[in-house]
Amino acid sequence: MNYWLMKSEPDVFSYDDLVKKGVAEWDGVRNHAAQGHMRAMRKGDLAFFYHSNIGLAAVGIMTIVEEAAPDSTDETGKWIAVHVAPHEKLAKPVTLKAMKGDSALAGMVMLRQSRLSVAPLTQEEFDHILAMSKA
DNA sequence: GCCAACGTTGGC
DNA sequence: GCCAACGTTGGC
Repeated sequence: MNYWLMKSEPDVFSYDDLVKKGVAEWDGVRNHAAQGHMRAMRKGDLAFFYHSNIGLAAVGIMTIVEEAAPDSTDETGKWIAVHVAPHEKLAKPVTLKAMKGDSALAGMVMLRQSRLSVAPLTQEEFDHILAMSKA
C-alpha cells in the first residue's frame, strides 16, 4: 500500500465535486515527475486531496480505483491518468501552513517541491497528517 | 498581482 | 549539448 498527495484547484475540481461524481479520472497531469508517481499507483492506494490556490489544505482522502491508463483528455497518447474515488472527508482540513510548521513533515516531498501536483508520502507522513485532521 | 521554482523550447 | 527566453504552477 502506497500513500500520495494530489493537488487540484477547487474552483476547477474540488473534493466535494469528487464526492458528487463518485469516480473520476485524475486527468490533465502534464509533468513527468507527477506522471511517474501516477504510474506507480496501485489499486487501493490512498491519497490526500489537496486544494491548491484556494484553501491551501488537504481536505479529504481518496482511493485509487483504477491504475494508470491513457488520459482521455490527451490527444498525443503520451500521458496517463488514474481513476480515483472518495474515501473519507477529513474532520478538519490540514492546512499547508500547519504542515510547514510541523517538524514531523519536514521531509515531505510536496513541501520541498511545491509545484509537484502528485507527490508520494511515507506511511508516517500519511498517518501524521491524518492525526492532525482529527486533533 | 507579483515572484520563485521549474519545465520546455529554440538558437547556436 | 548548452543556455537564454519564455510559459506555467502555486504560494504569498
